[in-house]
Amino acid sequence: MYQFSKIEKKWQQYWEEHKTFEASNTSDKEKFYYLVEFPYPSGAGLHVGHVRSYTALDAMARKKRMMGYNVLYPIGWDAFGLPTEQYAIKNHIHPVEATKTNIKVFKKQIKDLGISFDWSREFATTDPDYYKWTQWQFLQFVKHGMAYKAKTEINWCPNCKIGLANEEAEGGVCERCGGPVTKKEKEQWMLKMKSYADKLLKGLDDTEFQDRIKTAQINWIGKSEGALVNFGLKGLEDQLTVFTTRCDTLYGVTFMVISPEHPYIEKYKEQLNNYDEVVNYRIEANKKSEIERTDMTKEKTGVKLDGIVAINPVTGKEIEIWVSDYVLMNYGTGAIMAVPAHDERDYAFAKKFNIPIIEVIKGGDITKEAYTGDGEMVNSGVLNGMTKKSESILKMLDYLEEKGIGHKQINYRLQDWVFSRQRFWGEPIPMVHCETCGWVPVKEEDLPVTLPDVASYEPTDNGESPLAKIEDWVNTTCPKCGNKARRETDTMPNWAGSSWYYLRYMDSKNDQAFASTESMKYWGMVDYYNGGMEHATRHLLYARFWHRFLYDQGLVPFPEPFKKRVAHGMILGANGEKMSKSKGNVVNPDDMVCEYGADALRTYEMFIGDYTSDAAWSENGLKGCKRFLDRVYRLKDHVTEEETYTPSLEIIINQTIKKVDEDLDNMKYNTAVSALMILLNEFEAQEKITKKDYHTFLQLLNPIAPHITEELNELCGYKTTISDTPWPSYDPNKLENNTFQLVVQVNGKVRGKIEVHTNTTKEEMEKLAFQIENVKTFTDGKEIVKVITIPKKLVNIVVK
RNA sequence: GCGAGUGUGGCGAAAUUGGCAGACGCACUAGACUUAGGAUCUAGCGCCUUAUGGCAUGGGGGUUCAAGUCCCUUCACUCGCACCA
Repeated sequence: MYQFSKIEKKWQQYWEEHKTFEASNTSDKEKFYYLVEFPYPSGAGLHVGHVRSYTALDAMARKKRMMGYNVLYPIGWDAFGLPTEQYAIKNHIHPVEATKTNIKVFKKQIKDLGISFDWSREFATTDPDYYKWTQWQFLQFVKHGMAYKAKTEINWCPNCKIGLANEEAEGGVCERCGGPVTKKEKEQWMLKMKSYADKLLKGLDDTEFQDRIKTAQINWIGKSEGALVNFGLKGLEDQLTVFTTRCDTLYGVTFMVISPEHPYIEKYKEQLNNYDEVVNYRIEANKKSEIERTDMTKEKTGVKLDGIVAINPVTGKEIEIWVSDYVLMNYGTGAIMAVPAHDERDYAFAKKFNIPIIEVIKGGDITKEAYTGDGEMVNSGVLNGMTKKSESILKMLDYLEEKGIGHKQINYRLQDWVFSRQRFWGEPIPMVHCETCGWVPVKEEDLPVTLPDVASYEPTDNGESPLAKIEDWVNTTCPKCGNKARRETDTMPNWAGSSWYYLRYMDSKNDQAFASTESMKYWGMVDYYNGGMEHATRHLLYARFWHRFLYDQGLVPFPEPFKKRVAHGMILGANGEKMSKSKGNVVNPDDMVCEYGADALRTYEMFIGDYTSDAAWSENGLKGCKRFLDRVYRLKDHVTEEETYTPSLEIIINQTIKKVDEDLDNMKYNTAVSALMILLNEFEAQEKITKKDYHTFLQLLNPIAPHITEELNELCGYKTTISDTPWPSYDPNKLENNTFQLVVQVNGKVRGKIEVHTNTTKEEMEKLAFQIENVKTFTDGKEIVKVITIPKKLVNIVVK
């Protein structure tokens, strides 16, 4: 047993005093930028999951520094957010205070772990010095026509009369009162993210994200190639345009469906004989929760438009138009052409409402189900006889363009970014509304627009932000004409501050710009960005979009922010379930540090299993790692003063250097720890080991367990700390013993093993193999069919 | 439904990419040292068998001298998206 708490404090203090981990912006060393998602400083304190990812990148960062790199490994706080606001409302504490307290706790917890963060660059998104630049960047979006106001729906609790964040409306139920959540229309700021869909898609080529993350992004962007087709409306000048990926089935269109929110319902109110019925249907659809509306198992519903009829542009036949909530207003054109014979949803709808079904592709049985595969085209005019979907689509596209009925179109699932939140604890949106000038941006020199310092931030009862009630703050003058005006009272979403924080770390004290061009040029892309899988789409896409926009304005010198993105697995409770207070399976890292020490906790979390997979907590496993460190400590009494490797240990030491070196680079921490355990076992089998043996071991273990290794290094009399020594290198000529174990198989089964010299020839190996007694018993009297010999490995004798 | 992934001892997991399955650790068993031990050390530990040996990587089939690894098929679970036209 060693006094880990004293030792750990000592070294943490040493690093702080010596500024060991502060990165320089003017180094001529090669740079490397490691980034972990900055935490939200909640009242719950640090999670053991944080320990896992922070330690993982810490180990890489410490190693890279020893390898001579100038490493940036920063930390900060993503501190705006709902929980703090709710806590503040409940306890009448200003969120600024609550945030300060929480950060203090987090900071201490992280420092206790000995993570090599560069604390000199620390900031919080809630610092006015920081959000000044978030606001400034928002103004750039406004300036370049990338921000606009539009009516969109928010989650609304009719009972509490407040707007709800998605997190407060999970499962379509209000978190406060438990009542059903509905939708309410509200004017909100939007960022034109959709216009960046293609850039975001192509930009992925410049990154090295894990495949599962790339795929998630590609799916989220949801590029789909198809066609816009115009359907005439009988007796009207107008047309109804649809988006389809299957224009080859156009001859099979027997009806059309528009979304309940489609503008034509209002536009052709006069023509509709059943307008009231249609509007009622829309109201009912809006009442439904998200869950209900998107439940695929539910039966299709809909109302036929009475009075408006469409014309199939290729057949000239009249077809019905229906309204149904299975068509979404925010995708495509909000209207579809329905081909019941070859689309499952249209089929279900046609069956329910007895609409004709026309087969245009052979291969299925349209009395039973929609057929979506390839087949011979029938009833399809110009396409008849064709058999391949892809070819008929191309032919139809030509035909449509020729006739002027439609054209090729690419569609994205990605939507514009709803940028307003009806919340107090967020960055104020720096816009002012003036009766005469409309929406006017706050002048850049007047930033930041700070949050008012008041003690009450109860939500309003009409869906507006609590800021709307603070008259002193809301009332201002128009930056353009000087007349009376009102501030925007909505705030930015949490995603805003986290969209560019990695740039701020490069130059966090700059008060002239969000970061200097020189510093951004020096640090460049984040080399390694670690975060949870839950952020693989939204946060990662928002940040990429934000960054790409800044790049397009010449404000940052490189187009993609992150080179590599890796996602850690979750640490689950001992029962294999997600840790939660209600399940009572939460492990507090403080308790573990207190009982076993930071080094043991760090080692255990690295050893727990594959870094990218989830792993269940086991305190016994942690104890095992503590034992490992205790043994490392006790080994110091068996160390001689010799400055060379013990000859018999040279091979295994070189092997271990190689293994740990490669494993740390590839985030295979569990096998790196295991390799060190194997080496320790080998050391313990010796009477004595040399100082050099021990020192190399300590260096290899240092990135994972930095405190104990520095302490032992010092106890051994070394004047230089491990963090200041170069990372050990291995001798490639000393990775192999001069003997190996020859495995002898008969018909693929192991029948004998012998230790032989590595320069044994193939012939000698075979000769030796046949001499083994047990091999003889399996080969005697049998016909030798063939012998397979793999040099330095095995001999397999095939007999009959 | 679509997409991604996982499946190996009692448990967490390894396996140089087709070459000894289960490294390393936990738990467990026996022993040693102890007044004592939740300390430490030694030995054992996939299943069946007294052993030579046989059987084992979710199930079934295939390729191969040789398969956890490659191919086909099937089952189970996890995650993401989800009426996206």
